[in-house]
Amino acid sequence: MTETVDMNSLPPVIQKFVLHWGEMGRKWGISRTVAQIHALLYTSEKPLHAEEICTFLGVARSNVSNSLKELQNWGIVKVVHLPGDRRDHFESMKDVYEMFRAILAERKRREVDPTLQLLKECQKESADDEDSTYARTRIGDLQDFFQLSTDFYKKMDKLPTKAAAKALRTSDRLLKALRL
Amino acid sequence: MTETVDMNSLPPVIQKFVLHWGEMGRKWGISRTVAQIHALLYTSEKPLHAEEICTFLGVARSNVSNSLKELQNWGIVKVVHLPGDRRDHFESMKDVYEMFRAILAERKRREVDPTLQLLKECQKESADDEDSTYARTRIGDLQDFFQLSTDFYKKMDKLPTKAAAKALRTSDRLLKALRL
DNA sequence: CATCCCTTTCAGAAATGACAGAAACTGTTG
DNA sequence: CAACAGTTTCTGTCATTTCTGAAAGGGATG
Repeated sequence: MTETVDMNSLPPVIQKFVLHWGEMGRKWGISRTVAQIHALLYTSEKPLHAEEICTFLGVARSNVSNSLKELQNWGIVKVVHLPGDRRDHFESMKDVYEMFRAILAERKRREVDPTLQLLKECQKESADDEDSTYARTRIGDLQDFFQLSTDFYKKMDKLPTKAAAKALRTSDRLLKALRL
Repeated sequence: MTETVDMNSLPPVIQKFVLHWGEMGRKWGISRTVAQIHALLYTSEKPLHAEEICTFLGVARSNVSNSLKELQNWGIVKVVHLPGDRRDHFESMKDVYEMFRAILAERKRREVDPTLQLLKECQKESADDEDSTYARTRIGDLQDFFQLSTDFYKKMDKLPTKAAAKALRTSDRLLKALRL
């Protein structure tokens, strides 16, 4: 590491937030650097290039490159080109609802969908095994739950963000619907 | 490991499910063993004692002990005592909705609450730092989102499971509420 | 109150995942 | 097409987490 600048060149709030977000991400199975870069971009008014991110966070160039790619896979970071600068600049999505929606979508794709498929397989393959009648029931319940969540997610996904956000804000309406 | 029995003594469905659940847990920041034990107990008709779990999964006794404690912290596994047997037996919650609700509650407590607190701190501490005006706005948005989620969660939590489950099942009603 | 059975704690070992640095690659510009 | 700026891939190293095995702890029973 031959860094010239480090995180201390950032305002204290951002430092604090970036650090926490890193640890947070970790607990949800996201690498620290990925989460930190996201936090940095999210709180940055202008897009940053990879080198800047390196010096701010004090991590290797390659690490930044891979993490940025991951964030792009999540769909919450985009490449931007600034006039007169050949370097890629990166910018985070800023709308919190859109952001969480994107994350949800990707987690669903990566984790829920494969699980649902596996549960279905389990059901099929054990169909005539009498030793696993109980287990099959339990797995069926789980499958129903995941299927329901998926269906619900799909419908939700079609809702415009603004509407969903508003609904969440005035969640009493939603709860009225839930009461019956 | 001087195990006498192993996972092969379980029906294939359960093996498959336990293995997948383990990997799944992992991606969500839960240790493989913890998730596997949960899967095992969830699909088991009768409560199991620690030794049984050891042999089924082929892991160390202490690992099982710690993992069981963790599952109890999550509130999804309970100790049961069988007449004529001094050993603790363990049983998973079986209702899928209740289970996910419990997990949600614990994740909120462990991760959302501390984050919300940190975001508030960030806001306070940077109140008169002009360099971080933009960041403060972003962090404010995030705080609003987390606060909303928390409020919504609290209300939801009061709903009886059955009602929530039914509402989810007939989610069209819910979506109607969301449309406005 | 000594024994037995079971559980938990703890310190070190093993596995895993994250990361650095170098090398390879890509595309742009004079 | 050579030089260059920037990005990505790859391999080995390091940090962290998970797990093991041994030892200590707890509490019921004769």
